[in-house]
Amino acid sequence: MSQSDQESLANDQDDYLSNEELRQALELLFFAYRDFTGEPDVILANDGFGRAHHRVIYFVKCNPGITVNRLLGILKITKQSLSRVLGQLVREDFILQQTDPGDRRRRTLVLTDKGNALESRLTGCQSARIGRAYKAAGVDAVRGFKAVLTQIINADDRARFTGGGPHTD
Amino acid sequence: MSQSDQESLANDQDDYLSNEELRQALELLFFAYRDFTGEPDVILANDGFGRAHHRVIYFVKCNPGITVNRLLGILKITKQSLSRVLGQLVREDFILQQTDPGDRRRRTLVLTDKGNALESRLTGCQSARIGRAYKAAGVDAVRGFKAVLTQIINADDRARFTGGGPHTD
DNA sequence: CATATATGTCAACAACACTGACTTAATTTT
DNA sequence: AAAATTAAGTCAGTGTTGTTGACATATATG
Repeated sequence: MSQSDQESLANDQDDYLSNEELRQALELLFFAYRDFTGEPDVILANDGFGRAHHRVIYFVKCNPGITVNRLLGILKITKQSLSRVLGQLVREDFILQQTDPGDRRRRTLVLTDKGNALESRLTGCQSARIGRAYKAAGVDAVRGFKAVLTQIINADDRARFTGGGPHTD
Repeated sequence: MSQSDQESLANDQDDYLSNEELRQALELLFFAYRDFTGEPDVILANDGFGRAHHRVIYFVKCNPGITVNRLLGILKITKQSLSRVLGQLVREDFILQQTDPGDRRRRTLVLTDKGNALESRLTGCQSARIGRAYKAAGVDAVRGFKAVLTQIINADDRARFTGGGPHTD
C-alpha cells in the first residue's frame, strides 16, 4: 500500500483533512501569493527594482533602526544577496544607513522620505487587496485565516505572531 | 494629509481592517509562503530542479492530459520560460508528452511513474504541513482560511475555487 | 593580544523570469 | 485552395535573485 493510500484511509473520517482538501489549500496558496505579489512587482519594475527590494524596504519600515544582521535573520538569505539589493537602495537614497553609536560595528537602517513614499505605494496596494478580502470574508473568517497561516509557519518564526511584539531575534 | 493617514482614520471603526492588522496579514503571507515552499525546494534541488518544475509537475498531476497552452494560462509565465522547465522534465522522463489525436497541433501532458513518485514526495510534505496546521487550527479556522485566500485571488482565477471543478479555461 | 562579531566585497554560478524574432505544423476561415 | 490563425518550439540576449567560497576591514570582547 502506497503512502498516499494510507493517508486517504487515515483521513476518511475528517473530510477537512482529506487529500482533496489539502490539495485545494496548496492551490489557494499558490494563486493567492501569485496575485498578492503581482501588483507590487509592476510598481517595483518602474524603479528597476524587484521583489527582494520590496522585502528589504518592508522590514526596514516595520523595524526602523534594524541592523543588517537582524535583517538577514528575517529574510533568511545570504549577506551577499542582501548586499546587492541593500546597496542599491542605499546608493539610490531609499534607505539611510548609519553606524550604531552603541556598537560601531553595526549599521542601523531606516527609510528615507523617498523610501517611505515607495513603501507606502507598495504596501498600499497589498493592504488594499487584503482589506477587500477581509471585508468580503468577514471578521470570523479573518480569525481563521490568521490561525491557519500562523500554524503553517515554522515554529521558530511563529512566535513573531503568537507572542506580543515584532520579535526579530 | 497623506494616504496612510486617511486610511488610518477611515479604518479606525473596524479594528480588523486597521493598518496594523493588514500589515500583519502581509507578514503572515510572507513567512507562511517562505516556509511552505522551503521543504519541497530541498527535495527538488536533489534532482537539479527548482520551484518552477514543482509547479509544472503539480498542475500536470491535477490536470492529466492538459495541453501546453492551458498550462501556460495557469502558470502565467511565458512559453519560453515554461519550455526550458518542461523540456527538462520530458527529457528526464518525469512527464510524457504526446500529440493530441483530436487536434494534432496540441501536445498533451501526463506524469510518468517517475513523475508521479516525485510529485507524491513534493506534495506529501506540503500536504503534511497544511494538514498539521488545519488540525491545530480547527475546522472553523479552515473555513475562514479558505474564504480569505479565495478573496485575495484575482477575480478571473477565483472561479477555480468558488465554482465546481478545476476549470482551467 | 587574540578571538569573535558585524559588515562589506569580489568572483563565479544557477534558477527562473523576461523580450523579441523566427520556424514548423496543423487547423480554421475565407 | 489560399490565407489566416492557433499550438508549439527554438534561439539569443537580458535581468533579478538566490547560492558558494574566499577574503578584507573595523570593532568589540575575552
